[in-house]
Amino acid sequence: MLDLSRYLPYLLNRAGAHIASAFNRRVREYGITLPIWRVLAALNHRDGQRISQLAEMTAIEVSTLSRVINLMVRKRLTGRRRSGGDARAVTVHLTAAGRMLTRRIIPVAREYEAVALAGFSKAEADMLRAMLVRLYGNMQRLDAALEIVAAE
Amino acid sequence: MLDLSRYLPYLLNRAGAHIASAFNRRVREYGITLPIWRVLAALNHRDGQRISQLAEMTAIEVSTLSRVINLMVRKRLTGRRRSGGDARAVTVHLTAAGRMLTRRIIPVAREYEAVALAGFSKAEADMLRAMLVRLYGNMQRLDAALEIVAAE
DNA sequence: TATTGTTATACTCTATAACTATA
DNA sequence: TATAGTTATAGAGTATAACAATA
Repeated sequence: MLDLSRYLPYLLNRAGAHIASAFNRRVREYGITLPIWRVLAALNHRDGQRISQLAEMTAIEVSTLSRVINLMVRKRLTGRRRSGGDARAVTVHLTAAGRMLTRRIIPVAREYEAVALAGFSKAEADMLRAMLVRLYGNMQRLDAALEIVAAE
Repeated sequence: MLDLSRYLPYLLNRAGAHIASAFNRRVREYGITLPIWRVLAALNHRDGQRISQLAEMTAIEVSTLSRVINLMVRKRLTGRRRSGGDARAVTVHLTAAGRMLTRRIIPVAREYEAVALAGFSKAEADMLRAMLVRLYGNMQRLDAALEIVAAE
């Protein structure tokens, strides 16, 4: 019928959920939650992103993200600025405190990645990364196709 | 600092969250949610599992799962039975309606897996599955190690 | 008119703990 | 005492839609 032990969405969810909940428990020690860490990591990657870009990167809904950012602003981790080009858009920026906290957590994040990849060769780990990127691209193309159908 | 485009937990979350939310929208057409589908798929794999086993398989918290099962019982998709050996334990079973609904959704689930794996060779897809299983095993070993530390 | 982001609402999930029944 | 599961509660997240400001 459906062999769950070979069903990719199942395997993906199980692995992802376990690493996420383990890391969520860990970042609590730094006074933040996993969604906040995701925003910090996204801004560390590229500062000054717009809400819609951050939502895409962190896989957090725009309306949820807007309130996560509120919380982060109250914690003095980020600030909002009106974007130059489009006055509707807002860009989000790390504060000095936000950058410092991110730097403290990065080594912990690397630890968890190392635990997850224990026993993997470098080539295997790279192949896994590349396949997850391709898989994401496939799902984005599906989203785009469904949007066209919905618009009809 | 931290190269997000090569950071495994990020890639895993992004791919998993996108396929999950796409499939969640789809199963709504069948009057159920993604957590309910996960329980159906787990019971289709092996019927009569205990709550704790289902929680592990579906990555849903036990207390949340207990209420998901309540909902499924009200929808006549599953039933509860007292387990023979241990009278504390409860086993969950698909009803005929639950089995029928699962059978209807399985082809749709396969479709989504096929979309996610578009462009992958069979060997690549199998390698991805195997690596996700290993990754999950690594995280389970971490959980076990942390429990020992917590007990001390 | 369409888009960007914020806010409101109801619902769902999580985390924690209290509770019942059994071991 | 410990374990399996249920229920209660508060805090977050999701989904949807209404809204303000701007394009």
